[in-house]
Amino acid sequence: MSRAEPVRPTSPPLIALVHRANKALQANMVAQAHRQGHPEIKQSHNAVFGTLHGEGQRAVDMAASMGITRQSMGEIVREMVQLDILEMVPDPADRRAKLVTFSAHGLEVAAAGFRHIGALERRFAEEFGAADYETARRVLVRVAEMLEADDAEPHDQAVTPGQTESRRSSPG
Amino acid sequence: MSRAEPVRPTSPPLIALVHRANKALQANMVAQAHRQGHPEIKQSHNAVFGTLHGEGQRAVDMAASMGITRQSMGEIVREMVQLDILEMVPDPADRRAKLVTFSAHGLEVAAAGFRHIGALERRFAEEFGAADYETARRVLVRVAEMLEADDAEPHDQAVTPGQTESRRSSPG
DNA sequence: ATATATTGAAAGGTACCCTTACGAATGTCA
DNA sequence: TGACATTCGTAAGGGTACCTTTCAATATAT
Repeated sequence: MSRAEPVRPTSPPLIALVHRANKALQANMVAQAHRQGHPEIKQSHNAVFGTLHGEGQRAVDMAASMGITRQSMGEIVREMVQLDILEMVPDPADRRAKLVTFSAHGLEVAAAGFRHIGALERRFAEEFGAADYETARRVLVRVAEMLEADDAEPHDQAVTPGQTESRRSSPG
Repeated sequence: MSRAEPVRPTSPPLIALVHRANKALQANMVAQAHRQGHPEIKQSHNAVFGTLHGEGQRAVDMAASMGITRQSMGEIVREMVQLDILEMVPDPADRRAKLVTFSAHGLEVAAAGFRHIGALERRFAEEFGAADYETARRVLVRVAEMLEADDAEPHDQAVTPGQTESRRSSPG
């Protein structure tokens, strides 16, 4: 009876589903950009497309909004400047800072990307029904929020009463 | 009218939600293993925990089932053998192959991980209701399937009629 | 004025996964 | 039975997407 199989969940765990969907979505976005005549687009560029808008932002703010370091965002931005997707101009209000904006070409790339995203979202809403699709979106957001909160204060989360999973915080 | 802002989706695109949830889930799994006394566990080990079961499997099959190359899976397996989580024995039926199994210690690590996953899944089902949680899971699976199919035959997917997104396949 | 904080940038490291290549064992078919 | 291609694990090297550490320039607080 030693060497018994660990209790494996019967259905694939959420992490597997999310991981696979994430991989597929990332690959799809990059592939679409390539097909539309922008073969220089990489996955990391999504960190910019996902946050840049309006009259120009500083790399440090873009980084914060995407949850990566400002150094990483800075590197991505510099690469995209080389590719004529972004432009950087000195911030008149702060001579340390530079404002990042789309170039004319970058605007086209972004517009194509957003059009693709819009089409995808419509396809999904059609496939699942608007209500179910919205439910899935809500679950994803909430799951991330819950786990990020766990991370911030790592007590004994994910434990329902009666289920023993590493009792640590009993007697203080 | 040039330099107009590209049409940005009003709500965060699905890819952003999935990406964030994936990041949070991966981090949570690794952090939990560390908290439970297994600080050697890395994110990449999930590729093994996600597929290994029963009397032993070959690395090539594990790789296929997780969607990575056999070389990558082989490297992960070898590392986990060093860590006394896995064992490799020659396959009696095929002398090229080796069968991967959990070691005694690895069984404990896996069991703890599965317990954590079980607790997580229960927590989610409770938070969202079983029906909504199941809906979300179904959407994730189907999204991955749809996009993987697109990838396999990259015509003009994700385009609803009337929406222009790179017409390519009109008149041959 | 001077200490401290913030910005972009440079340099180097790490994690994860890939491609290419190869030897050993196997299947296949003339 | 003997070529031949295929499949197994493995080795070696590369690429991508981040990270940490550090720095100079600039800004802000005291």
